[in-house]
Amino acid sequence: MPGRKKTAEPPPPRGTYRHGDLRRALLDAGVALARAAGPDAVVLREATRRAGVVPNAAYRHFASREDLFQAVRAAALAELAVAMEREIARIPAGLPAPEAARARLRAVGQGYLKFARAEPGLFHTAFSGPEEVEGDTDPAKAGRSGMNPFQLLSSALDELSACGALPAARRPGAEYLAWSAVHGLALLVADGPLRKVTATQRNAIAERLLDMVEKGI
Amino acid sequence: MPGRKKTAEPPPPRGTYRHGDLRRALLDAGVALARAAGPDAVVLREATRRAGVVPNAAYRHFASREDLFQAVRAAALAELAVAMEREIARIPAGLPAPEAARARLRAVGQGYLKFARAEPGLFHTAFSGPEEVEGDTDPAKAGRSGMNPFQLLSSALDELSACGALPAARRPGAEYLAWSAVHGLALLVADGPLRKVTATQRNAIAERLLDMVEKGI
DNA sequence: TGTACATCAGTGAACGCGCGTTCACTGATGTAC
DNA sequence: TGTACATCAGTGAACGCGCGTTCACTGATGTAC
Repeated sequence: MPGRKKTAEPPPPRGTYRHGDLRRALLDAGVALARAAGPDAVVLREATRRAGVVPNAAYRHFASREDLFQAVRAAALAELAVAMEREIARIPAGLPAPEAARARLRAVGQGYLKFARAEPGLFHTAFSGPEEVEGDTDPAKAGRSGMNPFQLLSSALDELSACGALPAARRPGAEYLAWSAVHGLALLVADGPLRKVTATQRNAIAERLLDMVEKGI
Repeated sequence: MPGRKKTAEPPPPRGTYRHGDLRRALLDAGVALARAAGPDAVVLREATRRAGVVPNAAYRHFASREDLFQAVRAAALAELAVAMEREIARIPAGLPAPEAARARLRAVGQGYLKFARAEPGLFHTAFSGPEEVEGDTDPAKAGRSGMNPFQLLSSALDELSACGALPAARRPGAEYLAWSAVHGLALLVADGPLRKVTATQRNAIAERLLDMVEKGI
């Protein structure tokens, strides 16, 4: 039977005619949809339903479903950045420079992998459609540091290069090597053949992959 | 203006009441749709339109749209396998065993990357939805060698390990390291931020990534 | 070789669905006097 | 402090769209006698 309904709880009846912060409510609903079922689940009508509002009310706050979707996508990227920053924050202080830089690169990768595993729907949403991450400084896509995921990676590599742990000749383009490896594993682990492996095995392979990147970059 | 039509040429009028090989025609149409616009473009009604047949005629040959889709996906995997085999076939004969094994692993990776770049729609179709590639021996997903993409990778690693170029202790799970790196780059190059880089730059980064895998596996 | 009949591939018409989006509206708010 | 009015957030009703899928059918084929 197709078209089975989700029937989340009926929207909380609103006493006021004005909503208060409908834009926020729609965005939150969109994020919740993406979290639960990925980018295709970000459906304008469903977001309005969850906000307890008539479908076309969304057009006071978003120009189109695409506009809402891009806002959701930015939020997903920001959550990813925060997950990466969280791992960085766990690095013990006072490490010698090269160790600190290496630890930071690994933390960036671990944050990425953990996020993909914990939030596959948001992870796919963050990377759905063509990217233009490189020169994008939109703060809506950034973490608490003000950097987006790509910038966090770049700055980890800069640090590695600054302290001599990464030869200068190898620095340009190194983003793409590290990103490729980690992104690939993230997909295998989020949705792919590695999605039901135990946490121990997952950690082991993550460490091994990060070793490969560290050695081979 | 949403809902703009594609209007490919009107379906070739069929003289006969029977189609001849409708299953084949629907599958081919489905593959063409996937090739042009990825997995979501595999639409049952559009496939019947292209085959010059009424929509419900598809149900004589496929149980559902999902059934058709899985057949398309298998075809995409088979095309990928063929692309990988094509690269393997280019390896000069008579190389010493370890060089041959290394060349084979690189060829597997290059075939994968070239296919992702040349056929992004089919590439995404091949890997859409949860995979169970590991023990899958469905010949519809295999290339001319009878191996599917995962098996081609595995056998390249076996060879590498057999000739001593890959320590036995590192052999288990090595698939996932190599696959991650190559799959990640394939996505960056097919659709992602690297999609409009020159062929030269693309080759350079591919070689560099394969170096990383070879060294770090 | 010729005819009756079962098989089953493709037809015709119709469903219900949920989607994004448009239109003219109504009713609460906050500002100008 | 009190009232008229402009603003604009949310409403109500409706569109057209394309989709997957179901039903009872028709007409070509190939087999049994």
